[in-house]
Amino acid sequence: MTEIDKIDRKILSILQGDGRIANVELAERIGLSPTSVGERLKRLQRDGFVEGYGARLNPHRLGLGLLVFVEVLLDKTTPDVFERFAKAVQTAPEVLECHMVAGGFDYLVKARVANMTAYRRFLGETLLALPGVRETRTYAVMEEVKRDAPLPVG
Amino acid sequence: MTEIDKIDRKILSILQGDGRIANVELAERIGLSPTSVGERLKRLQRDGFVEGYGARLNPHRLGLGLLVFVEVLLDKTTPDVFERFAKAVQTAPEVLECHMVAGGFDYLVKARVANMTAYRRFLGETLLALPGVRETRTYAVMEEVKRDAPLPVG
DNA sequence: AAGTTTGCCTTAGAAAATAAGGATCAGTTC
DNA sequence: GAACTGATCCTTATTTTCTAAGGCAAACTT
Repeated sequence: MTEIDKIDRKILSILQGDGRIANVELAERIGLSPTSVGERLKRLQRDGFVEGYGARLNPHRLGLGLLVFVEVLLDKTTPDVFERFAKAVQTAPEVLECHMVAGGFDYLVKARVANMTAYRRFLGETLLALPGVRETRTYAVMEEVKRDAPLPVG
Repeated sequence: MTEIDKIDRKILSILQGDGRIANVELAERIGLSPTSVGERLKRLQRDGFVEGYGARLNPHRLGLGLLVFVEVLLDKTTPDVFERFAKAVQTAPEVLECHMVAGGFDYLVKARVANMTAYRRFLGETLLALPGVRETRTYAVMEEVKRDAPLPVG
């Protein structure tokens, strides 16, 4: 149930680039009948290779012009700081990603806001307001060289 | 052509969460006819709010178990290091994102690889092989607290 | 060797997308 | 104020797509 062959990979690859492609056209590109491709896709979804589908929106068009990365250091005196921080991060809509990392700091946060003013508010009212946050280092993105590339499945 | 109302935002929000939702069902949720919603969506795509659609794949299921962030410092002696680095990064399938940042380093790279062995190879053969790379700092992700959250459109 | 599973196919009925045409309303022009 | 224009929405009809059913062949099991 966890095996995956070349055809499956091709399906995933195409679907990653165009999640709304018609099954008929997908089947043509693959070289199988629509039914077969549909069955394969169903299996890929059932087995967790495909977690869902989503529209790719343009953040700048939506007024989210500023992308920032924030390194966060926690005050590890209380035992549940990590859980509380992780939980709070989930509810903040500005936070697109948050990862616990090994290295010089604890969390790396990726967030999108309208501009520096909005970031200033986000930093003060959301990030620094969290209990246990000892230090943050902000890196504002000047140029997005590569954005959300597809996973290498092929 | 760049205005966007509450209904548009709702469409985008739903579509970001489920890019494959049938237009009929989307229309029901919105409270309009399928045709109207279709016309709105077409406009949103034409005006660049929607850049495309994609399947969300599970990286772990695909054998990409290790997520890393790499801070890269460039040797700014030659004038075209930035362009050359940016170009090289585009062709590396392991690199999912790459951003030029303001702050203590030059680029922040997000990459997915199978494991530490694969990362070691990627670092040596791809990143450090690039001309002009002076220093790198690697941060391996231990826990993905929040992953690819939708943009706050609502 | 018979049975089972797997993967593929074709076909037909159900569902959805799309295109055409028309009604209504707000804002604009004469 | 009347007519025009454009935007937004609707219904309807045609085309396309999806989905479910059933069958065939190859591979793997017992």
